[in-house]
Amino acid sequence: MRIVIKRLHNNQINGHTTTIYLLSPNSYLRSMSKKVRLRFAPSPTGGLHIGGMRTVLFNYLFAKHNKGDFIVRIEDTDQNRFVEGAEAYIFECLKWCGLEPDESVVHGGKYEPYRQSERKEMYKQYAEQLIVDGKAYYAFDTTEELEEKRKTVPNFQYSHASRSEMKNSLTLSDDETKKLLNSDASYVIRIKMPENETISINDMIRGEVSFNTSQVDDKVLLKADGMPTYHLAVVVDDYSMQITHAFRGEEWLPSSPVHILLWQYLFGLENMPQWAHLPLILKPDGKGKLSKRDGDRLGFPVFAMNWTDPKTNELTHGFRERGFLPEAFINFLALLGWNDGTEQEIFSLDELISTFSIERVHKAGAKFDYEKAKWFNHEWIKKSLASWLQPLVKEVLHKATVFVYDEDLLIKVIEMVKDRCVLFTDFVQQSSFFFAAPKEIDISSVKPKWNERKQQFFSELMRDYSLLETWKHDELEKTFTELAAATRMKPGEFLLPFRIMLVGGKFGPHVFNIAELIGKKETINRIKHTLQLL
RNA sequence: GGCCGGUUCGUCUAUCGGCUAGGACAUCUCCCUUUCACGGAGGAAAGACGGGUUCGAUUCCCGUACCGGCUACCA
Repeated sequence: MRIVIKRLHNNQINGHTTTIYLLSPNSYLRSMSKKVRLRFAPSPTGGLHIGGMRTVLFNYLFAKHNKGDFIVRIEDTDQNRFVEGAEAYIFECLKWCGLEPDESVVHGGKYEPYRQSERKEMYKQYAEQLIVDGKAYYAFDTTEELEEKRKTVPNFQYSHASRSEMKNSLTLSDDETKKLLNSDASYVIRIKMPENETISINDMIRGEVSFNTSQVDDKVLLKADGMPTYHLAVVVDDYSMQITHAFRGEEWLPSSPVHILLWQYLFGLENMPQWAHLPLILKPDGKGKLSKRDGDRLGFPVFAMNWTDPKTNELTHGFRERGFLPEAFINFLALLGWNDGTEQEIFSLDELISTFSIERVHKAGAKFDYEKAKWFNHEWIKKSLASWLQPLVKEVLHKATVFVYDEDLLIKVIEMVKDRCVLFTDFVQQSSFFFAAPKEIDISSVKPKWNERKQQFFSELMRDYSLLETWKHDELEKTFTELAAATRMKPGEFLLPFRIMLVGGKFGPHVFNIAELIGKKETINRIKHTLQLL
């Protein structure tokens, strides 16, 4: 496959070369004929927040829409930031959301290994190749020296402007360099950024974005510990894993000229994936990108699932434990910055796969809106079949120590209460009383207006109910209203106390429906019990 | 500070030169409902600012403002 790289102009301006490279539209089309492969590349430094999850989602949707592969590669090149359990947590989140990778550390694949720490050797070769080609150099400056520089020189950058006064293979003689390399002095390999060239990236979301290479510093490619930095590792791995489209957060845009240059030097621009820089998810209140601290501060989850930092023991809340359905979570995330152009808002994963297109991703960052997230969850609970919800509700009730002894009853209950449940955890309050008499009864909402006549009404009600042969809600209501009519008080005067007796508080579905489901014996028992408290 | 990106109701967004600027969440009013919801009807609410281009700009171009990102041997 050959891809035309258009050299737009290459002229001498003040002695400097200005070159603009742009992939032509044809090359874009041609690259589409390859098998589409996308990768999500998290670093295992902690929990996965919704920004990361959305990046996963968009990667996954684009890959599946194009019948391609979705790969998860672990970017663990910073050994100082490694966090125990983070990697397993990431895969657990993906599993919960139903976004299973085709290839990864746990799924295997023909491009193994999928952990960068295990590919350490290959990066070094490429870094050294760059030195041979004059595109990179060894730098021997110590961390302390660099810190000192930054302190004394305002806005210090290790770049074309300053590299000649630093300690590196460009300023040292070959002999000195060799001597240092052979000694135990530590060194890094830095890219030698060209001067005053224009590099353009054709972003699938933003269109053409240009950078002047003079503004970009000589990024470290290979660290003193022999590990590559992100910059070298992405390029090498995206090439060796045959990645065709690379989606990542917008925060990577400024370093993209480094990546493009590396592609040009190492593997050829014609093999470079198509880039898409996704907009960021912002704090709901003020400024900046959403961080895990905002969740605690504002009272909503920020991670997909609960995450406890093994070092600090600090818990960050997750959507799963808060009572979100993965379908709703995914749906919400997808619509944060993307829409299909119609007014449809509720999408299943399959629908998202078939309608997703990266061009329709909004350019601007989006503020996180927890109210809207809850609305999606509510919609999903409402539209779901009771039988499908059943195991999940059972689990949530079980956690609240409510024992479900009758599966058929549970189905009926779910059908009756699901419209009132925004979060999954709402099922506890809305349905516990079907399975056990309420532990606490809100007497205070009844007591102030309680009187002899009411006392008598409920005694008579127990008598009438016990005589009923059919135990159906309409029958129960009829008996109730007829008895109430005889008292010459409004039926409503008795309705609230009745509800309190059956459910313990001012919530739940229609009272007579509740009475029907819990049965004659239990209904009478609960009336009797509450009467004793009054 | 420098570089890059962004800017439509409070929030998420539609609009790819013709707009009485549409939808959703939230909010408000009413109906349904003697709890709370669901449901139904309606209301209020937006093109940052200034210049161009054009018969006509929310839409295209430039500038300003504001917001955000990056500026590590972190990703």
